[in-house]
Amino acid sequence: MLTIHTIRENSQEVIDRLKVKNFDATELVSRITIMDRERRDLQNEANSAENEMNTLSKSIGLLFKEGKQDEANAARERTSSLKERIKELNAQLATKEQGLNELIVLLPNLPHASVPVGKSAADNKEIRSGGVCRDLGSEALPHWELADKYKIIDFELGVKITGAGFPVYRGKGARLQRALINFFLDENQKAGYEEVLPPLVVNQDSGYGTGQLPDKEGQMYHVTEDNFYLIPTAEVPVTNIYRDVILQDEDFPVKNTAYTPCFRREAGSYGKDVRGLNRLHQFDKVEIVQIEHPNRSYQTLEQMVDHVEKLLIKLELPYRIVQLCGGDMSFTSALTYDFEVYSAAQKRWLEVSSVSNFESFQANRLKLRYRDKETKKTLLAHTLNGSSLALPRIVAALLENNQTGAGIAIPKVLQEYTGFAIID
RNA sequence: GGAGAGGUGGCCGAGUGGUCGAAGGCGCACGCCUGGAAAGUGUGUAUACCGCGUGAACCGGUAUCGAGGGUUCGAAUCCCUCUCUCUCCGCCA
Repeated sequence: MLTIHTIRENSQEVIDRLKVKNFDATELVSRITIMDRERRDLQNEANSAENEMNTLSKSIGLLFKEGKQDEANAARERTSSLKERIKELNAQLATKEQGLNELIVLLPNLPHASVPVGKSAADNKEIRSGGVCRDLGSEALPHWELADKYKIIDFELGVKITGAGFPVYRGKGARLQRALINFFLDENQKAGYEEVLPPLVVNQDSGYGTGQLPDKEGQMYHVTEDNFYLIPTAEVPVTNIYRDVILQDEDFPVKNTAYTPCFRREAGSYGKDVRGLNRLHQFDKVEIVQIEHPNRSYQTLEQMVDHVEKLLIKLELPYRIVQLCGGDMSFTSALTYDFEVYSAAQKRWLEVSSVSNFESFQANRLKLRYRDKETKKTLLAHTLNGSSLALPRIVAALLENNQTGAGIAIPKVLQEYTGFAIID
C-alpha cells in the first residue's frame, strides 16, 4: 500500500501517475485527504485529553502521598467526565483510522515513469528477444500429446487422485522436473541467492503481508480448520521472512531463492488456455526474492532480468522480454518485465516469469524497513521478485520445441541433471 | 490431545498499583584516554503517530512491557479472554 505520507504530500502526482494504470484516483484521493485531516484532528483532541488525564493522575498520586486526602478526592471527581471523553474520542479515532486504511488499500502502486500507457497485453513493449522460433510444420504435436506419447505426464491420473490441474509426472517426466528445479536453484545460488526452503502453508498475517489477502482470498486454498493458506507462490513465505524487520544498510542486498510447489485455485479461469501444462492448480516454481535499498532497486531489477534471461539462453529456448504496460500490470507492481517462451506447436508465447519491482508498496504493508546510515531514520526498503523459473510452461516449451523423430532432445545444460539426453 | 511454567528493549535481566519507555548488565555508536590497541572512562542507544506548516534537526504530546478487553484517578504490575514458547505425559514421521 502507498504511505499516507505519499498521498498527502503528492496527491496530484498520485492521481496523474495512476492514470497510466487506467485508474482514476481523483475521488479516492480526495476522500483520503479529507479523512486524513479528520483523523489527525481526532488524534490531537484525544492526545490532549489524555495528556490532561495523565497530568491529573500524577497530581492525585502526589496529593495522596502528601496526605492531602481532600484535595485528592476533589481532583478524582474531575476525572470521570474526562475519562468518558477519552474513551469516546479513541473510539472515533479507531473507526476513522480503519476507514482511512480501507480506502488507502484501494489505491494501486504507482507505476514507474518508464511504464508505457496501454490497456492490455497488446500494448506491452518488447524489450528484446533471443533464440530461434522454429517452424516445426503442421505435424508438430502439442505438449499434452507428447506427454502422453512418451508417458511422462499423466493428466488423467491426476484427475483421479485429485482433480483437473494436478498432473502426475512419471519416469523421465518426473526426473525432468527434478532436474529443472536443481538446475534453477544451482544457477540462482551461483548468482548469490541464498536458498531457503519455506513452509508451503502460511497464516493470515503472511497473506496480508504480501497482499494476497484480503483481495485474492478466493484464489488461495484455505485450510479452514487452522486458518492457514496454501501458498500461491514462494514469494509469500519468503518475503514474509522480512515482515516487521528493520535491516541495517550493510544487510543489503538481501537475496533469496526458493523452490516450492505453488497452489492456485484459478477460480473463473476455465476455458481456452488451460490445456495441458498451460494452467495448473499445483505447479513447481523457483522464485527469487530480493530486498534492496531504494537507491539501487532499479539497478537490481535489471540484474534480475539479466539473470533470468541467462537461464532461458542456457535452456536454448526462444524467448522475449516485454515490459508490461500500465493496464497489464499488477496492482502491487511499479515496473514489471514478463518473460515469455515460444511454444512451437501451440504457436503461442507462454509466460514463464514475471520480474517486478514493488518499490515500497509491499514493504509498507510488511513494515519492512532499514535504518539509513546517514540520517539514522528508519525508512521503507524496496522489494523485488521474480520467477526463475516456473516449470510447467518451460516443460511445455521444451517438449514442443525439442521434439524430433527420435524423441525429445534435452538441452545440454540439463543433461547432467537428468542423466539422459533424450526422452523416447 | 492432557498437565504445568512462562512471554519485559538488539540480547540477558530487574521490576506486584503512582513521576516506569522501564534499574542493572551485555552488545552497538560516538568521544576521552593510548604511539597503536586492550583495559578504563564519558555520553548516547526502541517503534509509530501527532504538534508540523516545503523538508531535516531539535523540542513537546500520545501510544506501545505477547494480543485484545476489564478494574482503577492511575496498570509492565490486579482480573478475564485469546495467542505463542518451554517442560512433562500421550500419539507419531
